[in-house]
Amino acid sequence: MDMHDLLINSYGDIFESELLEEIESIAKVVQFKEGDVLIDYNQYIKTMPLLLSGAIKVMREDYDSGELLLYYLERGDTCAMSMTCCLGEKQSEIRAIGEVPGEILMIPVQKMSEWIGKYKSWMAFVFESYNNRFNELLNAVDTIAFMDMNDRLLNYLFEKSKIENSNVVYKTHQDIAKELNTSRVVVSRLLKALETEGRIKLNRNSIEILVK
Amino acid sequence: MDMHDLLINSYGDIFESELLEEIESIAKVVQFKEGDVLIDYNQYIKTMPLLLSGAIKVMREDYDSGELLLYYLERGDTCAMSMTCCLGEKQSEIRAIGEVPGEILMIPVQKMSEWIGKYKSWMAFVFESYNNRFNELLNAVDTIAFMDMNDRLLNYLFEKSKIENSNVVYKTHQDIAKELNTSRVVVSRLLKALETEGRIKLNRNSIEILVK
DNA sequence: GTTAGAATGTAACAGTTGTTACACTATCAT
DNA sequence: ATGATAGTGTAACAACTGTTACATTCTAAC
Repeated sequence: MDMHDLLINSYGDIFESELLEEIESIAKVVQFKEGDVLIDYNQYIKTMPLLLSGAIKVMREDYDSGELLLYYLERGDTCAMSMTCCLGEKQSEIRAIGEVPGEILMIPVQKMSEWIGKYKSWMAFVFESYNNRFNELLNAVDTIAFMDMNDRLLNYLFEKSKIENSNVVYKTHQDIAKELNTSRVVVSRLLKALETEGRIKLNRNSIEILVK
Repeated sequence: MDMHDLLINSYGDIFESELLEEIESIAKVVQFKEGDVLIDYNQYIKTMPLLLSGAIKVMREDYDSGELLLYYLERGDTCAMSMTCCLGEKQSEIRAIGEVPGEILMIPVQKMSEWIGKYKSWMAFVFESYNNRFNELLNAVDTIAFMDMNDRLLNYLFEKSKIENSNVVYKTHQDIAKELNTSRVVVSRLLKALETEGRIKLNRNSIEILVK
């Protein structure tokens, strides 16, 4: 699929045609792979990314060691931190890493703010995005504050399954432990119990979800 | 202090004078006490509050029972949820409760969005607010994800001390337990240990912070 | 003063999560 | 085939948090 089709596909319904044309003439398409670090802590960001395909995971890091998955970005999403950084002169508080390979559109800072005054649909999109990210952060809070590790693990598997669009999750126990900020042994223990209950099937490097 | 002075005090530096005049002619001042529920879950919000004085705590509730303090709003702050609700037709995901008595300016929805196109300073304020709330939520995530209960408790005491501008925190163990989503016994136990270490002094209905 | 209720102190125990240690298996490069 | 490495299984234990139960103290209302 070329850029035009991807753009129409993800943003055709929400942006007016002049804006779509302007985006197409200005934005650069960047491909990313799994594991690519798209934004890192303390980084200044000069372009705003619009996700065309694939998925990006947004992580938060502790001051010394821990790390935690906050949420995934998917087609049609953008990163709240980028908007913030573009509008102010702020450093990123999060890390964004490719999870499912895909493509992003990079919008230069000046355009980002210029369009807010120029296109109603762009302004609405920016606010809508802030709102969505805010609510996703609230969800992350709910998860870590109110769920035990078993439910967080299940929740993780379901979320990951959703963005992969598959019942098989290709992750090692160690990977999962890192994203949930726990230890590998704990993950293995809980997964094994879930397998015994018949809810999942464990394989080397992958987990199949049997019952949702 | 009358409304004019309060307004100049908190927002005089960031808003242009025409906007300040317009706010003064349109906004209503509302006094709130400790415990007043200013915004509740699932509520539709039709006015945007600007905090002139006092402090407001923002809480998140679990589907069944738990509750958790996310952050405090202080002078010059506004509520991200209100902005969201005003711009879209969304319901509140949080509860806002008066913590330190004070006053808020209520801005009608229409003005809120009208001003975004009309005043650069207002737009900047709205984005800045979104950004601040987002970062405060990230802080809340850090706290619950990476700190143990003892550090969360200390952190709570310091934050509360800050908004009260006093080393004495007037809260019962039960109050604190509720805001940290834990149990009273746990709070009492940890507080007693902190007292033994000489970091705080316990009294009925209040806690004095000795060492920060 | 008596009494009811709220706030606090504390013990004992249960459940969850984190840590250490080690065994075993699969995979890959040589 | 051999060895190295990564991934997984599991036990034993430690640490932290949550629960139940009950005693004590303080305060306000009568």
